[in-house]
Amino acid sequence: MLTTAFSPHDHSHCITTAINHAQDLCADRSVRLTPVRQRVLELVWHSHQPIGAYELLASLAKEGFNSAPPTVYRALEFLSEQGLLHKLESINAYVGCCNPDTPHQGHFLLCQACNQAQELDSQYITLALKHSAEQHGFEIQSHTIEIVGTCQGCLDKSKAVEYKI
Amino acid sequence: MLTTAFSPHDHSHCITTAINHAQDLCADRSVRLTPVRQRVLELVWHSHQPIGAYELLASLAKEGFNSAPPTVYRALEFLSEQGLLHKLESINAYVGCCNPDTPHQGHFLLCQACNQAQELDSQYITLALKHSAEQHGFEIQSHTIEIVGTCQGCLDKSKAVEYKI
DNA sequence: CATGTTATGTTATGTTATAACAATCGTCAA
DNA sequence: TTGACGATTGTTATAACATAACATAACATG
Repeated sequence: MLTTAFSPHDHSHCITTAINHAQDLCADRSVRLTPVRQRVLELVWHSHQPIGAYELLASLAKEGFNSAPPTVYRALEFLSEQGLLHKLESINAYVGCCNPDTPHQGHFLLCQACNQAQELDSQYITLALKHSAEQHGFEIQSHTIEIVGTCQGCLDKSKAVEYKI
Repeated sequence: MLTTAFSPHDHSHCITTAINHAQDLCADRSVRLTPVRQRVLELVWHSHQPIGAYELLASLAKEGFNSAPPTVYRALEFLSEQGLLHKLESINAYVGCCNPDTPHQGHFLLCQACNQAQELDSQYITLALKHSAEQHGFEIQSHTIEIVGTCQGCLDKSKAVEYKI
């Protein structure tokens, strides 16, 4: 079994790492990780679940940031362009990306029980997509791969309940 | 090369077939393909591109149907439950399903040039998803697989233009 | 320090989708 | 054949998600 977002872990460490990483990466690329942008990234990482734009906006408002929609959408756009987060199209929510150095679009496992998301970057899936596209003479530019279901931890919990009955 | 939505074809034939099929299928299942529901399905099929709920609503309004959003969303929900259409999450639009008999969620190729969609049901992709999910002890319930790019026909056209320069 | 560029503020609106409750239609048994 | 029930549709309102357009401010750099 691999380590995933679904497994228990020290999430504050994830956040710190992600933010430091983002700072370095933005410095390298000479783009500005401004206060709003950094704060949005922190909030996205701080949430254990994919988070929506308006929820982010509410948090920003509480903290004294400007709270009109364009503020958060601009930050999300910037972070997305820099590969620092991904949008989950099927639920209109955003998650931090663990591997922003190499541009990519991930494949996601979404648990409907705990509402957490795990990013994958499966070569099997990538190859299968390529293969299917080639069969149709189709040239791939981007993709949305979101798998909804139940994660290991939630399956274990529901089994535990079952046995106690 | 396979035959696809992208290839030229007699689309009115597609529509007729799809509607007849839907009528039979609803009769078999003892569910009601009411006038609005059938009209929405026809409109979805009539469009050569995935179509949005509010565009459907505008067409219904012109034809004297009730034109409040719940009308079209209810019809879409019904048709979706019966497997007669699919929603494309990444563009909030709907397409008819060619194979509504066996419940499934398709894999889609979306051409950004001609805005057409082609449904696939690739065993490669299905197996790759299963494999990745298993690696994480994840139980799949549903998925969203949408591949954006350029279809064969549009690639050919752009190449033709290139050569003429 | 002026000037262009990038980022943010602000107002308004567009787009997609659902909640909640009332009215109507279809069906089928008494 | 009617009345009772569930399914469907009508209606009003609003929630949830996202962008247009233009004004202002911050910044970097020649």
